[in-house]
Amino acid sequence: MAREKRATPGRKAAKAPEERIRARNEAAILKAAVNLFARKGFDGTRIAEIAKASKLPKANVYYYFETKEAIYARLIERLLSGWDSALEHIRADREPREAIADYIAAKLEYSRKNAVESRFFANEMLRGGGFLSRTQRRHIQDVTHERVEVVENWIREGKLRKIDPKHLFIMLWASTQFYADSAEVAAMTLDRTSLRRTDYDNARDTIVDVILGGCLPVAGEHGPTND
Amino acid sequence: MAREKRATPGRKAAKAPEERIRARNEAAILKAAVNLFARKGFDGTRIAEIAKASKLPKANVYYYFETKEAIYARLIERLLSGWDSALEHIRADREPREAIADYIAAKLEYSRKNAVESRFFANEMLRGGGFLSRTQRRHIQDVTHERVEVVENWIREGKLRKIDPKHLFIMLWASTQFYADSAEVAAMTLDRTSLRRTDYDNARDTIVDVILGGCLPVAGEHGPTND
DNA sequence: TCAGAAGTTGACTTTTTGGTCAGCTTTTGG
DNA sequence: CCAAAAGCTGACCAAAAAGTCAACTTCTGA
Repeated sequence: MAREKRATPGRKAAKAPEERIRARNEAAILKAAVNLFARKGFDGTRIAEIAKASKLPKANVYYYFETKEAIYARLIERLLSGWDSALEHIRADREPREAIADYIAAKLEYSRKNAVESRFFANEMLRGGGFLSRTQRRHIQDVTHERVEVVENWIREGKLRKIDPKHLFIMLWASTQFYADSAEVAAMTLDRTSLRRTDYDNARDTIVDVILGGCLPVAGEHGPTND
Repeated sequence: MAREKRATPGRKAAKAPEERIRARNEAAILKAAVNLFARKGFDGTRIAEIAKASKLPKANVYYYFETKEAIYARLIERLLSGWDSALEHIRADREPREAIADYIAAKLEYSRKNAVESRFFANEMLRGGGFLSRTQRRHIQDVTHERVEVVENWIREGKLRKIDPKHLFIMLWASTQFYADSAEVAAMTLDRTSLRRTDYDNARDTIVDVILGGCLPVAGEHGPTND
């Protein structure tokens, strides 16, 4: 899709980098692949399927990628570079209430817009995460630790109740990813055939409500003032 | 394994139903299969692998099961019969505090003891749940609805804050299943190579703490008195 | 004891899959 | 304009997978 005409009709027609054939076809292959990997996992996905889904002959897929592993590895790499983006909200200079609420909203929005990538990652986890390199594992750990410390600080400052930050993060990941990874169960629960925007909004409100209610100190107010 | 001698050396040697050859071999096949399906999904699992893992010749696997689908379907069926067991804790005649705490503990214990089954189910969800029959979907919906009503009643009675029960259940499922389905991420987060019992205990305490803190009314106390 | 039922299995066929390749067409830079 | 580089692909192959089967052994009830 989005086959645009050359923007510069001049003599040289310098094309944008993304318009180059290689970039375009690799993108098509990766897009098709992430969909299939997300559904069927690494072992269950056939190269021929990827070829068909990306509307390229199988041999052409091999022209761009050495092996199936190479495709998978590229996707893992791409995914991990965005792993921490939502976590940016958890910053020491912010108020936990807003920071956590923003994090939940961002993660849920990611689940909504990038359900495929989320499922792809979930599938890799089900496989045992064997495709993650030592470096990539460390990356996840480092980024997590960094934010765990922020939460620990909030607790020390009395801005949060004394709660194990690591398990709290797990709760947040799990609750937000569920709407992508197990969208069918979520939809069944909500009596839908598929999730709608309002479902995500309600999910966000509920998660924020419960998490903040369970984390913020028991002083005066405990949540948003709207009923 | 577990090749036992006949218990009754008498003339008739009436054997227990489970000792019958068919039962034993089917069990071996299903056990091997659920492990493989959990890791590699339906499409990624080879019959030969199942045969090897169950220490039977491939032809013997085909003797007991028509197709791979048949094995998978049997496992789905078996799994769903235990789907609601943890939900039994959510009963109208109980106090929400204990009921929810018990539910979380039970679900987490299931994740710990039956991680394989949990992953198998997660894999089926990633596939889109296409293997679930209409009846099975309805079963999930019905059971859920039943318990949603209990929670709604608690809310009406003022025993719980006004929170969307469906999304609450999703939070509970997600948070507890994560420790089975994404055990590797959980372990990474907790700086472990694999999860230990104490990790599950801490998970339970944290989840119970946060969920109850976020759900119970804001009156006097808000959680367990132990610090 | 013994005939039929149940269980076992190596070897086989067919189908699918990952991967290759030679020769073709298109694009590109000068 | 043109040669080289990049891109394309039908046809092919070897390996692996699914699935079959006939001959065999073991079990069971009468």
